[in-house]
Amino acid sequence: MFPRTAPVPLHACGAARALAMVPDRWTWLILRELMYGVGRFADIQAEIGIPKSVLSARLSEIVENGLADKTPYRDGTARTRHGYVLTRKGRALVPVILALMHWGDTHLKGGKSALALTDKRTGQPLRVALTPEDRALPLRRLRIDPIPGDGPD
Amino acid sequence: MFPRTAPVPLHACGAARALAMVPDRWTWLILRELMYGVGRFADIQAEIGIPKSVLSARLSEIVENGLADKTPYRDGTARTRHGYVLTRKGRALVPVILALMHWGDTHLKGGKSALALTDKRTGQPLRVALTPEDRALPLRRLRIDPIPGDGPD
DNA sequence: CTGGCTAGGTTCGCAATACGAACCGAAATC
DNA sequence: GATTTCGGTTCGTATTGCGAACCTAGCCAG
Repeated sequence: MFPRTAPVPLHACGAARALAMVPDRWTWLILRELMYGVGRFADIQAEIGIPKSVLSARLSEIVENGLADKTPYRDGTARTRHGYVLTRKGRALVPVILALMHWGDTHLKGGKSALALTDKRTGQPLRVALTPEDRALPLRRLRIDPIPGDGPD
Repeated sequence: MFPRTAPVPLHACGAARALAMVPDRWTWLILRELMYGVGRFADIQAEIGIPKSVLSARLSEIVENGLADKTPYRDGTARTRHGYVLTRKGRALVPVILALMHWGDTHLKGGKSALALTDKRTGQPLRVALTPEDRALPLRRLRIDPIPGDGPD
């Protein structure tokens, strides 16, 4: 009736290893912010409501794991500051976040999405989904636009 | 340089809400087991090494959240037992797990996948990826086979 | 019917982690 | 040179995780 073991043991499972890099809710939420380009400590903290001490720890892990880089920048005339920017490895997690978002939109929000994903080149609507390998599009084709209709459910 | 806020606030974000259902590593790993049909308490515990007390709590949450059902079964002549089986809502998370697995395989295992995903109907190789909406395939088309080559990296 | 075995938990004491408020330091600004 | 702001660190308390021990229902053997 029930198989007793999985076909892939944990130590050989990419998902299990991935979870070592993104072990908790906060890390996912931070990556969500970085995906949108929100990369300043105080801004991330304000958006997701994480304690500073935890944000500090999580950002260090994220950088250590090579998902983001801490980069200096200067906005206008202000002094040099630091912000966090996704690496290629980190950007490659964006489809996972989008897949999770799609699931949440479909099953927890009555199908209402807050983002429109379209092909930069053709304008076609896109989605992260099961598809033939040769139909997979690279991330650089992805254009993300918010959908104004901001209903609560 | 850095946008100060995300285009979608947390309370309207499907991903953020999804993370309320799958808040931690253990829950993801349990869902991985359920995806493979491993649905017995002791088997899940043995596979992922979770403390019983935590497994018990997580399974209750998973059932409360409608991701799995606790169903009685009888194997051979033994007495009635219980196992956990994904609901439709829970099965809909499978692509998210597969996307995560693909990321882990690509970025943490040198590109070596442990599973082959193919189209049940056509035999084509499949993947969870960014794709035009009209190329998305339903889960029932998915066939999962382990790839024997079980190298450690 | 009685004693033992097993699956699937619950309970408990200890350890680790999260929390939020207070503090800190460097750079610019007043 | 005092003040503000950003990006943290430190601290005491509260929550959660951990693993070992214990519990219970149902079946089976004697």
